[in-house]
Amino acid sequence: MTIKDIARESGYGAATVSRVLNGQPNVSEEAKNKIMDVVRRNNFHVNSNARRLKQHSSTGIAVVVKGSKNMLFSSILERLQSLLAKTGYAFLINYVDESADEVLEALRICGELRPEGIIFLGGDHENFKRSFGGIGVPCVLLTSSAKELGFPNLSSVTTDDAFAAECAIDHLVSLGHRNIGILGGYVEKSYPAARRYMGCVRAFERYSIPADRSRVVASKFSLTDGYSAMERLLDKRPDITAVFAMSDVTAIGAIRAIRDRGLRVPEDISVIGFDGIELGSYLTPKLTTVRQDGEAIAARSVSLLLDAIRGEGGPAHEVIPFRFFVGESAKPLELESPLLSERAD
Amino acid sequence: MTIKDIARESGYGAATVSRVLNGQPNVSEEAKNKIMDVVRRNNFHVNSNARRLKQHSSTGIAVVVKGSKNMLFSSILERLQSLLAKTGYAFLINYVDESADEVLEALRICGELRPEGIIFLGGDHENFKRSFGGIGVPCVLLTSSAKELGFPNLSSVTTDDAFAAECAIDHLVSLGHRNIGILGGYVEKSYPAARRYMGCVRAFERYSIPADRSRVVASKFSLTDGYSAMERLLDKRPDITAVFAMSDVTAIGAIRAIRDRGLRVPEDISVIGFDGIELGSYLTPKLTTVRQDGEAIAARSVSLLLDAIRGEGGPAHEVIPFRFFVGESAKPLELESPLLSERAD
DNA sequence: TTGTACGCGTTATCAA
DNA sequence: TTGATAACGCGTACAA
Repeated sequence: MTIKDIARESGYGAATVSRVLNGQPNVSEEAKNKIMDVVRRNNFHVNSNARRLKQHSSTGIAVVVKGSKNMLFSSILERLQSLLAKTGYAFLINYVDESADEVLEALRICGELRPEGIIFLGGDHENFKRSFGGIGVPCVLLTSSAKELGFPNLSSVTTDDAFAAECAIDHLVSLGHRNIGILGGYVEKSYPAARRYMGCVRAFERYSIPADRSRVVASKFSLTDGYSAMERLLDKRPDITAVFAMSDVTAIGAIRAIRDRGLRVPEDISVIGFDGIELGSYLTPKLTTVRQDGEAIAARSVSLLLDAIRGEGGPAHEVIPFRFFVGESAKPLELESPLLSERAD
Repeated sequence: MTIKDIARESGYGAATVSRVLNGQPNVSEEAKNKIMDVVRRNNFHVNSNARRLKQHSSTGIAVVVKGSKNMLFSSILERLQSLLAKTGYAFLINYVDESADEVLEALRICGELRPEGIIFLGGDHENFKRSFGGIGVPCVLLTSSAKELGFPNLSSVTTDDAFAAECAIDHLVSLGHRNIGILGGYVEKSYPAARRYMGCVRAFERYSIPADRSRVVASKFSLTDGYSAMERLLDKRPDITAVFAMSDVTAIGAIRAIRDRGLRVPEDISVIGFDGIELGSYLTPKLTTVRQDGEAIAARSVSLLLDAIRGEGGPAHEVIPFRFFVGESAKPLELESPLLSERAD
């Protein structure tokens, strides 16, 4: 069943049928009625492959998600979906491994599926520098600023990672901690990890705490990687009294590792996370964390992308405010803790 | 950039390029190498719209996810994605609200995008009965058996929900509990919820425990709904000593509610979940739960769907084995607990 | 082993 | 207001 069949059966030409189906002007009411009648009778739908082939695009927006274990990404993804559903765009999700090249993947998607725009959920600046030039459609990068990259078709929406991390360290220091471990992403590769680390260093400098790389362990953002990163940290620096984890899932993995060593959170080690996933406040202790505003990030991203697709406005780089959430997983350092003296033996 | 460009640049004809790109025989090694060289240099990808137009196939495989808060779904989804990525199918995810009609949504998707097959992650039998007849492509329903529905193009992959729930109750009873609450899905609407409830009733009957609806509270599968369901349960039946939650996220929400009432898990109230999400064993106490084998469910679903798309074999209804995971969130009932007598006052 | 040429179903252009 | 026709990029008989 094609447009030609409809044409024959309705007594009109294929072009007129096409015009009717696309709601174009210059069609008589009579033609419209007759044709729609035949269309409905045959339960006909246009072949979207042919349509897209002709129109050099699809009606879809592709989303490339880097690292699928990150619960913040899940919630942003869900929000994006519901926002885009209203616009009538199809929604093509592609997960890539945290160590994969998301821009090459996007290039493949562009070649194959011809989306009208792409949203990157996480991304590595190196990959963008290397290959983003080959992408022609409007894109938005989330959780990592693309300002310095300077591509005309790449916007970004981020949290102020450096400042947020600084707040986290401030909080720990204000509780009396100076021996602070950092569980992070890969600073050399991940922009947000680098920014968050920079914020930590800035805070350390203000308090004259040596920014000692032996207290930093890099890991992917997942429960299991958080767990093993914390194990390594405890091996390297058993003297730490507090940990800043660069994602909530990392923090949750870390808390399990701390407990499996027979230590308590927050009595022996305070933990601060980053992201502010819903789950955090269901845990005991409630996770102290930096709350990124996932809803606003999703909303602004969609707005920027749709504007760009419509050709309105150039690339923009927005920073969404965060909030520091004080839970129960970080508490004042007790200098005379019996456990501390034990461990000093 | 089309195969004609590649043909010109490599000195071969378009047909040969096409043959190389599709791994067909009757191409010289030399041609293969030269052509692939040009392809890689130009980062060329075939236009899937044109390919599919020609091959009379369509856009890919659609996935309709019912209720996005369910972490088991997230992990199955991720697994599906990576399995389907290898097959070269595009992957179209659509989330619908837990109260929406997923079959109507699928009908819309069929008309617009012409997927070759659909995977339903969760689904309501009523909706299938009402409208599934309009769907022509092969489908697989996950986590809910479609056997009784009897559609020729609808397979299903499930866990034995009734038996699994029975095991959970068995475990609680073996720990001495008889006053057991149930936090469930909507038994009238959700097939798995109904099956799990049936398993509970069956176990109750074996132990001559009255299957009392006052100890059952229905809720969606999410943290916040688990929380409020548990609150209602505690209001209605403050005498319960154990709870079986029909999903892990529900259980996690419930645990928070229990603690916010000043009670302890598992000392005052034992909790068993359902699903076996990775997170469960990172919590304290580790969640006792029924582990559904998400990986196997995803793998079998893809296999059944691809077979059906190839026209091999009729609808199948598979049951994937589960495992009961004994964590720390359910413990033996202490009859002489001081708290119990307190509450008996 | 390779190339030419046609058709897949649609939309856009132009002429009627 | 309509219809004939030429693309869109690919796969594949068929011919070479």
